[in-house]
Amino acid sequence: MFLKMLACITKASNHPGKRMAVTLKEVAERAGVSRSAVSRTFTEGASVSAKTRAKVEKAAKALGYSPNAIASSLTTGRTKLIGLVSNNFHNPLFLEVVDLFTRGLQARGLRPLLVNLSNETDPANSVRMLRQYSVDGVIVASSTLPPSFAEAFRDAGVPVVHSFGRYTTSPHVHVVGIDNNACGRMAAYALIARGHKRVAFLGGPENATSTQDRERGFLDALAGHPDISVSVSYARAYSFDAGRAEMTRLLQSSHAEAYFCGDDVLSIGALSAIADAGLHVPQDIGVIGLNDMAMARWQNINLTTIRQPIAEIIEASIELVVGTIDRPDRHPETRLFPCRVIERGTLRKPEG
Amino acid sequence: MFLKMLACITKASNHPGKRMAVTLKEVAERAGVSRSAVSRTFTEGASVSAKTRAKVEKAAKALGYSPNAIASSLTTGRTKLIGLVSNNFHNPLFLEVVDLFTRGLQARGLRPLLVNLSNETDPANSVRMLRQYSVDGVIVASSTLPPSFAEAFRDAGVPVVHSFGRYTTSPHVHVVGIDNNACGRMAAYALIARGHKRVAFLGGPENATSTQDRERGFLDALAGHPDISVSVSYARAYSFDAGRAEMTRLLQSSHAEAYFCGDDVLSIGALSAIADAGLHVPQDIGVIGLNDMAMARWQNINLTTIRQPIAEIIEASIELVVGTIDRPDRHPETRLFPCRVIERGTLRKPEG
DNA sequence: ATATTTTTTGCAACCGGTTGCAAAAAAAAT
DNA sequence: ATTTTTTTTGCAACCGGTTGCAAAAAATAT
Repeated sequence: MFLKMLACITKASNHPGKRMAVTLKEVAERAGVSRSAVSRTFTEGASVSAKTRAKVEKAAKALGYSPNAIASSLTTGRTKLIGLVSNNFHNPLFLEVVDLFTRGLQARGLRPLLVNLSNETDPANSVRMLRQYSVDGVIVASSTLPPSFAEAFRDAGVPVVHSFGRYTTSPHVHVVGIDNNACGRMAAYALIARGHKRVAFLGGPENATSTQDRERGFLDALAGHPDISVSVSYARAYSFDAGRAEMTRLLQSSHAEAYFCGDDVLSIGALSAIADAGLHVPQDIGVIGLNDMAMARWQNINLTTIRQPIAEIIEASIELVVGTIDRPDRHPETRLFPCRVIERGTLRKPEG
Repeated sequence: MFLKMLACITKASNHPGKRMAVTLKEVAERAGVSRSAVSRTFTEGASVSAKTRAKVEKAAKALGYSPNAIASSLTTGRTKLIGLVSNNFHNPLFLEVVDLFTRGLQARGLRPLLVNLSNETDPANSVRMLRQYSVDGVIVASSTLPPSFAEAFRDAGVPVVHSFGRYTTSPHVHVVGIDNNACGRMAAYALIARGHKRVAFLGGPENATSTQDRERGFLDALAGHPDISVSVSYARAYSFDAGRAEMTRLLQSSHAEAYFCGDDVLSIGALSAIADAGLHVPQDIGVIGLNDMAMARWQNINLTTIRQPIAEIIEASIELVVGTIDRPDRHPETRLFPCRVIERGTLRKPEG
């Protein structure tokens, strides 16, 4: 009895090393049943008697069998693969995003197939590639790509959601994110509340939708305050270096009292320029960022910023993409999550 | 003529939206050739006459066909999928790692299937999952997991390389990374050269192989210097908070003159604790990190650190994994890349 | 022109699974 | 014990491709 168990274990642990890929057929033969029976044993909710299931499971265990997801996808039409497409691989926030996406997808039995766009903005290659792999759905995670990028997937018949994307009134694809416009306004109000009279927007790249929208909102909110002067400039990327470079440039002429920066990493670059110029934050210059990435609360940074609820955004994105897989004709939806100012040390206290 | 073109375009652009997945068969029928002919047209180096190739390509274009990689993998035995497994999703360095891996793999026509281990240390689930997807190979990117983790893949017959893994004299899997031991010694020499007499290692988690090895090297190098006192402590993770917490604790008693921190992010946490204690770097305390992640050279951090050449490590890892896919019996190799000290502002100049 | 060699082509089997269907077995009803 | 109903089972076709093989076609040699 003990010997038998031992033999069994030995055999089992030998097998995988030697022989690649145990197949359904081998299990069927060993268990003395049809291939269908084996298939059914491993298919949720299929009809198998307890007796055959036992035989099959025993044989499968002995052989170290686990069903080939690729092969089964051929008939079921589901690969459980989700394309995760982004061009954001240099922003620390994106690491948090990847972490949450992978965990969220895994929790639902889905696998992320990662696509790094680098600087590519044409969706054609990604679409072709992800269709070749028959992904069940695609998540485009980018605050810079235009809606047309995600739409290319929809046009190819692939369920898609654009996370961190631009809100449009008549969306053609699901969009989950924040109202960048509203965030711009929120930043403006924050600066107004602090009595700043010369404020500025230090944006990301001018062609990033998020920068465009945040600027719009910022300016709109300030339009009703003619006593406040506003200026606008752009960093060449959402990056530390770009933020630092732009702020360094700004400090050479007469600068504003407070800056709304396009995002956190830009803010941190700006802060470093400010420190190097011998100015103090928030006394001499105020800075408010956007994102609230993990690093923003590091004590040596301590950035006042607008929090974007990325965990919720990502949850909703996943939910929406799986929803669309189940019902491909589902109407495109826009889900925007509210943001809020996180008070830290780079903006002085509101007046009064 | 123009009308014909137009009609053609319209048809083509209509198709993808409506109908999922154009198949080989449909192309074959439209082109009036056998399915084999179509298959061969899309297979590198297969025998097709110019005439049929033209017919097939025309039909394929019209239908918007592109071959199904999943289906073909069934017969070719190659999915071109590479599992990228890690537990490192909170270290900013890892974003750079993911960026380089995805780009490197994509450049070779391979697709990264990302697996986030979170805190899981048992390889069983990852192995099963990645085998179900028939990945061609696996890259385990972790400086904390033991060799046995990657070995589980090899035991399952999956080509694997452990990037950033521990060096062993008789490796059972490919290991690419750095000599952590040597790095520990390098750090020690750097501190010795600066004339520090009380030095310390502020490690990462005690069970991380990288921390164990760096400590070993550090202590070994200092063993020959009885005039220098050494102490050792551990942060509970490779994270800002952990580094800060541990340094805060250390500063409560009499602290060392210079610290070799387990990695950069730990160093940054430590630096923030030092700053908050009103001490100055490098005058009052010196810090040297390890990794040289992008952030280390930010001017507001300006960390003296030991550079780990991650681009080379990743290139080599990819090369090794594809090499093993081609020759599965390839002997396990260890490739260690040299590191070097990057002088910045957190360690005073060497003496003399 | 015919014979020989080379290239191209389609047939059919296969990769590793799933699934509709009808027959067989088991369970429930009579 | 027989009939009816329900469950389980295997057959065979299929998913979307690839590939060995032999026949057909084209190219080259005689």
